[in-house]
Amino acid sequence: MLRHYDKLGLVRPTGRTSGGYREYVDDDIRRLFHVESLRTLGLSLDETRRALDDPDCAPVELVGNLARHTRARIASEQELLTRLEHVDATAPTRWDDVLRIVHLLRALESGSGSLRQQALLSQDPSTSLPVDALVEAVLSEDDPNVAGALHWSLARAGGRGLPALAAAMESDAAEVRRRAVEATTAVRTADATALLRRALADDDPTVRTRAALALGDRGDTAAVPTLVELVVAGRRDVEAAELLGSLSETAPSTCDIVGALQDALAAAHDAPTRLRLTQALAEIPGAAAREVLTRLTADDDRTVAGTATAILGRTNPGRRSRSRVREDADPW
Amino acid sequence: MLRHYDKLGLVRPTGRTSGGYREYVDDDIRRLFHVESLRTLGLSLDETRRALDDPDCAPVELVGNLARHTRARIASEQELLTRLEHVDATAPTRWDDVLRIVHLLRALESGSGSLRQQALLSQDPSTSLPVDALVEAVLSEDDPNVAGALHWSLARAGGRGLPALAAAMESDAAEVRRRAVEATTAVRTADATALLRRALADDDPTVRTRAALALGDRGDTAAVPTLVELVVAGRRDVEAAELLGSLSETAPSTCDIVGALQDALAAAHDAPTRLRLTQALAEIPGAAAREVLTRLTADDDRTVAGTATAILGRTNPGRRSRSRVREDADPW
DNA sequence: TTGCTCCTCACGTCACGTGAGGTGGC
DNA sequence: TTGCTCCTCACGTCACGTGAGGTGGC
Repeated sequence: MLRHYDKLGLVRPTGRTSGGYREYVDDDIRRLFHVESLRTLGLSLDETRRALDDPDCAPVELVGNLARHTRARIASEQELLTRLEHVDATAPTRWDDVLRIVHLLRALESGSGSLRQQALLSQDPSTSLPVDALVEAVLSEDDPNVAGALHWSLARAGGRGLPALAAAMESDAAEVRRRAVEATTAVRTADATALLRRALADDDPTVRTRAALALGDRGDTAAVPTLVELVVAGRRDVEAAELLGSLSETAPSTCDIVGALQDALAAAHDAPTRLRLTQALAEIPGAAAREVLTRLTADDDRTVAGTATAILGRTNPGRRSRSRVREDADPW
Repeated sequence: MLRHYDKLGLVRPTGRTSGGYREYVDDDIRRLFHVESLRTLGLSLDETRRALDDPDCAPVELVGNLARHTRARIASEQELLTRLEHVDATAPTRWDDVLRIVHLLRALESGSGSLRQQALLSQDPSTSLPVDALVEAVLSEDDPNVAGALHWSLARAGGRGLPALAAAMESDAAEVRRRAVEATTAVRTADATALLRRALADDDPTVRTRAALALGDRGDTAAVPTLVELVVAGRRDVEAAELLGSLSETAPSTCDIVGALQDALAAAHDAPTRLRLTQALAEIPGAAAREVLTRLTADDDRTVAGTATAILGRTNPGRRSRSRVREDADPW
């Protein structure tokens, strides 16, 4: 290094011994330390020489430029690290696997929705997927088709994406939590169900709605209070009522759905809400629901009373309503 | 690049045209893309060639190593960026200034306390200081002498360190807040006083104590409730009482200190606390304090009554007590 | 005499970029 | 004929590191 600096003329020893050895005096050492100091700021040898020798060379812009370049380098190194960690997470055994993963990651970063989607759908089912990258992608995916492909891929990966989805469920941004809960509904594991249950307590009504509908679909009675809330609020109430109906078929003893609807009826004072709750009772099989409906035929609200009467007059109301819901195109 | 890869044997075109042009067939292009993919992971050309050509070359350890090195590079680039920002913040006009700042920054990072201290004390008073670096240093400085030198330097920089100190006052770590409040006491500006006032509401008693004593010293009556609290708690109570005394001398009308002590006496039920409050009253000049003391001569607690009697018998109790406190070595 | 440090000269590293001088196809 | 792209060969970049072969002082 000393020889190099000497050759460049950056730090020259003032003298030489009789044997030809370089002899550095105090001023040379000082200059050497100055060079080392500036080098810790990332200056090149040439910039260092100009800084020390050229009185016109001002530090402000050079230091500013160095900072800008360093920030840019950090950003790209950070991207590189994320890529490496995503690849590493799939524990590839051959470079072929690495190439497939890199191709997928690059496609996911691309601006073209069809490219993103195509890369996802063309994945070999036997290769393991970079689930954290998929979760990251699904949390910022605007294109519903690509989001669908991501859900499918995450479902294929089983529960391996759930830790990242659970973390996303703690996000401050409601949109992120919504996308997380939607992705979670695609995963059919007990852990996914547990995560959906936690989402029932979310502040955002959309998050709660999606969690409740997904849990209801899994026959999970933990969804019942939120499903009743949906009927009350008139949000996705037909589907919610339908799910309450099948829940009381599959788990009749564990939870009193008729009781919950009755409580909601007692608490509701506006006519449309009471009508929705009455219609929901039509979905519930068994004597308990019919009993409540019978009482409702004498309700003060004539629409409610009339609806209750009509429901009781039908032979098999549940099956009819359910098939109607199933015919809806894209219920989301 | 194509010529380079050709020469290295990394990507060779299958054929040549009659004119000698390189002719890449589909497989060559594919290989080129594979090379590009692996290069986005940070592999060197040589590693890329081995990965694509050597079936024994396993990806796991290479990818792991790349990730480790990338993390190390990010860390050192981050350090570099911090240094650059500290230098940039001082807006140096000449490289001499830059060298001085870098010398100071390197000394502050050194493990030797005396080196840190010496670098601080030898700073030319005319050069501007990297205040954020000083604040960063003071928040993690264990050596009280170095901390003192840092306080002195921050005081010299006026209020420029206050934004960083204010941020540190929001830290979760009580020790950081303590160091921040201590550094703030060295700064004699209105902004520093405002920051100390906010520290009066801190959860940590030490933070409150230091803020209150510093504010009292500045004649700020906002400190009164906390100073009374200190007397009640028996923590730094002699100094607190002394400051209450001088506050009632300098700002007698703005705040009723005697009233505050009286309220504390009414609320306190244990003997030592009532005694400390009685002694504090000795520091307060004027008829109001003497009146309360006169009433206390008939107190149920005989020690309190005796002390009140003794205080009233003295000619100039305030001055005596104050000079005693001033004789303490290192009141902190 | 034996290690030891220093010397010079020259080449290697890494992934290209950049001329100089020349050529093939429109 | 005129641009244009491509070709090869060779050198430069950046901050040193690494031998090879030699030498001075203990």
